[in-house]
Amino acid sequence: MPQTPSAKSSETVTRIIAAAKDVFAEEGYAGARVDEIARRAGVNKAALYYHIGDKEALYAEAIHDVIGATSRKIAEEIARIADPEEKLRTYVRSLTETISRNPQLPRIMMRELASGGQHLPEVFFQDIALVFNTITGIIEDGVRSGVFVETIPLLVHLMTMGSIFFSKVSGPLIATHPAAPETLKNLDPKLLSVVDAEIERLILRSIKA
Amino acid sequence: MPQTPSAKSSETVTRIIAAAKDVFAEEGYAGARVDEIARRAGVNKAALYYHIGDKEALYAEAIHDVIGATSRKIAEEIARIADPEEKLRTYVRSLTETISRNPQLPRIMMRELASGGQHLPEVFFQDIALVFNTITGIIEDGVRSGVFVETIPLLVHLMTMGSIFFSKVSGPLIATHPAAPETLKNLDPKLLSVVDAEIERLILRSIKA
DNA sequence: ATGGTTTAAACAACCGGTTGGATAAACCTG
DNA sequence: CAGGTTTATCCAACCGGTTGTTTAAACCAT
Repeated sequence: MPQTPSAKSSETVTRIIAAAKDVFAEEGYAGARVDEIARRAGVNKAALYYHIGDKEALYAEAIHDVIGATSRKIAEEIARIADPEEKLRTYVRSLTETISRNPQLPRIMMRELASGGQHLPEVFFQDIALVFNTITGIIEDGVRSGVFVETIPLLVHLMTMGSIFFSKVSGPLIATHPAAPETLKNLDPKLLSVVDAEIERLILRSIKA
Repeated sequence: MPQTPSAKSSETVTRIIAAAKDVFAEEGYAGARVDEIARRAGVNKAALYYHIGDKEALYAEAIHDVIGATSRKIAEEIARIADPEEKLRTYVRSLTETISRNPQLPRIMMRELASGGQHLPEVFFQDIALVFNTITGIIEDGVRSGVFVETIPLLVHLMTMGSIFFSKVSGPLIATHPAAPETLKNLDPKLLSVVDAEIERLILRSIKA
């Protein structure tokens, strides 16, 4: 069955970006090989350059795809709720759920934070600012209505992101890395499934009046 | 005045490792260039290979230098304290202080976490396990004596590390990155100076009974 | 056949690692 | 101590493989 050129091409683009997300998450910007991305996408390298452009453009596409929708979705889910405490719960849950569906997100973002954002496209900061403004609003609301203690909103955001990212990324490392000692390996595997709920609880406890 | 060969060489080695720490923190393992490290250390690349070995050995040295003493120092400082709450405070403060003196630590570690520990030498896991066992002991003590709520020690550790690392690494990024929007740039600069204390407060609040 | 798409092949820059000395201090040995 | 020899350190130049990017030709549906 023949495909229309545009449909075929857009499906190719999708495959390329999906492969790019994986490889960039695994290897980082410098470590990622354009050949490998093309190979995983099942396209010739020149086709990749034809559709997307150079490595930097490819990276921008991957980042936008990973982070773009996420922040809007979080802001949108929170807007439907009134109670500050429930808003904060939703914010944390929204983050954990999004990351579970996009496991490349923490890996790419942590590397970018570490590198000082060397390769970050501008749109990234708009996405981040949206989420940051959302959490700031939640906390300011909660402080006004007396359910949250006074604190630094940015720090709560960083603490939440840090907790989630670290837990998402450390679990696999501890479990799979050959050099990890037994003390770290013999952790109850069931822990990982309740970690998200526990993060939510701890974050809330930390700022609840 | 002539130097003894060993003194001269060890000073060169020190300079090489110092340069390696900086470059690896800035660029990551794959992004770091051995030529650049040699250039910053003021030595020829062949001298670097003569003293240290290949890129991997150089990375192992840098990581060991950054993380090695740290974990022992933390465990040691905590051992001198009896009260669980004060122990936890010391643990957090010890971490923030160490990182302030070793700004390469969070950047290198975050990248390693993101990459699944691809280049980590075995000694790294021993260091981490030491710190992890320490914090686990603190929390179990606190739970037994009723000052802390029941929780997942590993998660508290990850939350603490995540908060500190993210705050240390995000501040500079937001302040300096040209693409960062004004909403993020116009943060009260005084915030950054009190962030460490606020992290300590929030972490403690999150698990205090 | 025209234009969007794919490809194999080539290219040029880059980069980790090596080679074969050079330099000078340290160490012999008479 | 003098002169040769070893040893530690450092270097300029080079090598070979890798990698991002381009080229030009082929493909293929309309």
